[in-house]
Amino acid sequence: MIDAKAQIAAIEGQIISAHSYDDAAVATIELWIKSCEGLSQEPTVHQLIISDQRPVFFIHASDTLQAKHLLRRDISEYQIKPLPLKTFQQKAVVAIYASNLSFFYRARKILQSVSSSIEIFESDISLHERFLMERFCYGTVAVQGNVETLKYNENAYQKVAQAKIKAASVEVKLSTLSIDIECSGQGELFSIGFHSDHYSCVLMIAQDSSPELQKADAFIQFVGCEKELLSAAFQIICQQDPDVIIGWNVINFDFRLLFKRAALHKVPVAIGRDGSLATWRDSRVDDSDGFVSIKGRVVIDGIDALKAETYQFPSFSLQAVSEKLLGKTKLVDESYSSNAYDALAVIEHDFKYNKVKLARYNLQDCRLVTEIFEKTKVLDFLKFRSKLTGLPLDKRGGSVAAFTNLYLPKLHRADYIAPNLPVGGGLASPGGYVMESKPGLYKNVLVLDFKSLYPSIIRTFKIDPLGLIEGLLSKEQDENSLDVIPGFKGAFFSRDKHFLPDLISSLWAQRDVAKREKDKPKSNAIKIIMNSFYGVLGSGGCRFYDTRLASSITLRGHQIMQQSSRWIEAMGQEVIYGDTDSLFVALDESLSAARCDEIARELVESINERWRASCEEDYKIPCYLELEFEVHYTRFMMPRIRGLETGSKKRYAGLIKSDDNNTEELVFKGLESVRTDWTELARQFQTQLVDDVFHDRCPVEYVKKTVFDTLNGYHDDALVYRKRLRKPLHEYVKNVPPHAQAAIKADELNAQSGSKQRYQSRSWIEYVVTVNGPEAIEHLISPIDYEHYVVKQLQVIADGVLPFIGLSFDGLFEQQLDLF
DNA sequence: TAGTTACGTAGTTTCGA
DNA sequence: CGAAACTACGTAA
Repeated sequence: MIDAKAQIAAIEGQIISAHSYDDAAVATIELWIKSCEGLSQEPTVHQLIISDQRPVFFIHASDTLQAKHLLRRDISEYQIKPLPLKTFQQKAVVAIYASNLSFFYRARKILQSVSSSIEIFESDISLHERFLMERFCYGTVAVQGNVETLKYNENAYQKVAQAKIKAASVEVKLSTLSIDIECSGQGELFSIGFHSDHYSCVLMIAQDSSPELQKADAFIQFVGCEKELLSAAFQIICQQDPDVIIGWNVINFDFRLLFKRAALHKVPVAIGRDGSLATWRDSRVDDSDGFVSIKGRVVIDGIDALKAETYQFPSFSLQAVSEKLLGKTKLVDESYSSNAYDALAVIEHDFKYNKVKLARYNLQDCRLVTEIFEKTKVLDFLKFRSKLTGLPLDKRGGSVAAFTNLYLPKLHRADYIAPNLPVGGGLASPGGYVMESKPGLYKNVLVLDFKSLYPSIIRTFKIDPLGLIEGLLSKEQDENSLDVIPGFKGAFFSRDKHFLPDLISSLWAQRDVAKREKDKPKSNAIKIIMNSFYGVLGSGGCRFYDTRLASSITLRGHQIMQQSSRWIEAMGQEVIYGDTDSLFVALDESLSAARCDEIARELVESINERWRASCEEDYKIPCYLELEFEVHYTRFMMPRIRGLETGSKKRYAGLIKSDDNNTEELVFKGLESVRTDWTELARQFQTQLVDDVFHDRCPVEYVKKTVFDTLNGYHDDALVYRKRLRKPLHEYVKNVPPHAQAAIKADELNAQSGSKQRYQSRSWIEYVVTVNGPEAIEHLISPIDYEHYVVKQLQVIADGVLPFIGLSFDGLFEQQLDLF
């Protein structure tokens, strides 16, 4: 390490990693940020040290004596300080400041022990989280302090020893490095691939120097053994010096394995920006889950990242996702099958006999991850998320944490501390309102939906944790108080003391700007955060959960849906269905598309005006509810519940025509066509059948042909069921559903043949129903049970549709009763 | 390293005869 | 043996 002269810096940057620890018995926060100092300058990495911190939690003031007694052994390590703060129950609290983290944890443990009756508050918030949120620092910060330039492995970074931090908003470009490991079935490493927009490399183990290896591609580097492979890999990470390490399942597969093999060979995982060791921690709840911590870097899994942005794919395999997003296949070579177990065999074979091919495959996977990140701009999404909420870039889930980050500092400034988690998860709350549907075939169905209904309810009716406490207080003091807006389940909300409504207003405005600027990652981030507020308030895992909050949102939603529906009916239109925030209106079949649009706009305008008037009249509040015209289905099918006359819910199909009438879109919701656990046969059959009906084509010949072709074995490839085993296989004890039966049989065969058991803990299974029951496709030995497919996949689908045009499945085959 | 409830369908197991 | 209860999964919003 080389010291350079110190200078005063004033910099702004994005937080890459944050750490809290005791350094020589002093609680210390270490932040690593990436900054851009002016337009012309290169991005720089800064290590910020913030020392002399005092971790804190709260107890009731009335517990002070007992707390002092319990902590008497090292009472000098604590400062117990009365504060003008209170709980939601209006009880005064005192803060307990610990001299360092070790004493903080000790006090927490002692006061929570069985011999203590003391309730402690906010003790779950980490030192750096509290430090940042109390300063309203979200994702990016401004720093002042003495800078010295240090170097590790030729890479310079700036250390700020006594950093002063404040809030800032800045955009910083982050560098990424994609990595991917290939290994044997036993987890012995074969090769490690690296890829960024300016670097490609595959490290591969090779004991010999066969001629084949001499003519290998330049990007391949051979190493002698696994230990060398690990050292070389860590060196590449340090040399490339990325801010962000990306990959596919990179944490729970690649890094988990890296740490394991590095421990085995005693190779230090020295990939921190200052040469420090990266650390691995297993999740406390799920042992297949873990966390990587690297000073100055962050590891982001592509799957987690896309899920955070609510991307959805039938399968999150790298192959499936790249095909969908990039339109190309994962495989350099067709011999790498989509089947993970076959792929393993090929990889093991190629490691022995075709290392160059394996290296290309390895690198291709790295490249695909880089390209997925570029295409989706998912890192931009994560950066915006962190700027809006303070969530770390690599945080999985995090709705509750985001809410806490935003809410807690405001609450403290209103002299309240946060409540603890509700015991037992609190009382249940109802969800969205789902209307009875009117089954049938329709022409001209409008879908009107409330734009961000729950956020707009929070905003309009001032739903807010503090608002509830203050509202109830007002009501207690004056039964006729005008300072409150009624909610549900006994709730009253303060008109002016609240945070959420303003938070939503601000986000709403920002989102409108982002939308105008066509900034998709940003508008997406805002939308997801706004929508998460309700989810959080409705979750027993959130300290602010209260059934009166959640119910005041959802039950207001019920009222809005029902009243809007009555208003539409009063205007002479027929509401045939509605779910949570949408209303389906069936118009006269003979109307033109233009006329339907016109009616839609009239309805929307009228309903919006009525809600505006109603809010003003009943509560004297501005109304932010907004009904929108979503879509016009020129054809629409609302099915019946199987075997009943009752209309179904959450299942329908519709046909949308483009404005110029040239293109059509067939939409299925909830029906078998969009369910991954139905066979391709059934899904295609339903799609085609509905398409025929929507276009007034007679489906009789199609139905007959499909049935006969199925019986004749022409559709065998489409008869596979694909389903998840959501539990470990041995936990299917209460009953054993078909997919579990197939899995049990398959793993029995695997055990007999000495092959690896594939289905023991949570996996996918593909199976076919045979005359001897379900069989996994790789162990298919019995003849296919065609009758099963005709009755359970084709007939039920047909009988969901045909009755609407006066037909039935049995009716079509009356002359052919000898079918089977 | 905690977002929710509502719903439909298939299949298995249990229960009462 | 048939109905009812229960399990399991995937989906809408």
